[in-house]
Amino acid sequence: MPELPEVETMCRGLSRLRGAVIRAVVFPKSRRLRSVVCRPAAAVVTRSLPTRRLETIARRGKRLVLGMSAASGGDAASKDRQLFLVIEPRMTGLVLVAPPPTLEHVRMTIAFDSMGSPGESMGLSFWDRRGLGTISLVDACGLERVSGPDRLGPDALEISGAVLCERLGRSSRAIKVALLDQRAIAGIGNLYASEILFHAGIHPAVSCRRLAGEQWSRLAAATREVLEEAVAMEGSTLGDATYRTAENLAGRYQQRHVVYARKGLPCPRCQTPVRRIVQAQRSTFFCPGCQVAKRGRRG
DNA sequence: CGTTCAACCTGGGCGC
DNA sequence: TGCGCCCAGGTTGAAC
Repeated sequence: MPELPEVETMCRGLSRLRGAVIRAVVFPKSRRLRSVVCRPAAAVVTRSLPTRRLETIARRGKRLVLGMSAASGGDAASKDRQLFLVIEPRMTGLVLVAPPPTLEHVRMTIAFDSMGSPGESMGLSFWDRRGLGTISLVDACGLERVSGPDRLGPDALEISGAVLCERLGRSSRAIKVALLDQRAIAGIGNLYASEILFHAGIHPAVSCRRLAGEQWSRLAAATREVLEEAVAMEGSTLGDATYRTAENLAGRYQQRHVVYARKGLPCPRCQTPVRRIVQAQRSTFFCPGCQVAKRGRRG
């Protein structure tokens, strides 16, 4: 379930590839290949990327964006244009420099010319058990269209209380549901939404409209603190999830989880059993003792 | 404006 | 032991 911390960790794990030149791109032949949503067709990616240099490795929300140099020759349509490979891991996608967990679910591999160290082969693979992940190849205009400010709000790592309030404060939606809206704020998913609301002491079902100014500040602070800590611990690898770092290591932030997937277990702060509710068809976990519904403007 | 549901997928866990 | 069902949740898009 890669959310902001997991994708940020993948992003950092690819840094050794910066500056490398692409030798080949392969989409392994498989009946399952078509489940990779790839715009344009895989053949175009295979043809357009070799000889380009990987110049930038960045994250936008939960997406990884690999910036490729303009081609010196080759395909006329893409010549002299920078291209961006946008990878959305969604539920089970992994971006790896280490060998993938199985060959079966490898959706794409990129081989790079080795830089300086001839013994070492350099490669990147996109592995995705469930095949919900997507790969797109776009130019700078396309990148703004698919991942620009119209599609993704400001990054959750840099959110302020004022911006949160401005973007969500007039909504009647439950705050937990609103936090998952990538057009409002980019990067928060189902797992971190529950954890963030716990740390902010806000009940997940409270309407955005009922949150007071000081609560938006606390929410923004909790968002930054939880996500920064999760990035520092390389994301969350739960028992039922497949997330791994680019080096195929488990994350460690699950050790800090207070409420997520902990229904019935005592809150470490007040010992009240954690509750699970369903909002917008997704599980929400919270502590009924620490996260009080009746607060805000009319306390 | 909002919610609800289906679709895309695999595999772990559970009840029978 | 094994079959069928539910569930996990990121995103899109349609229906209401």
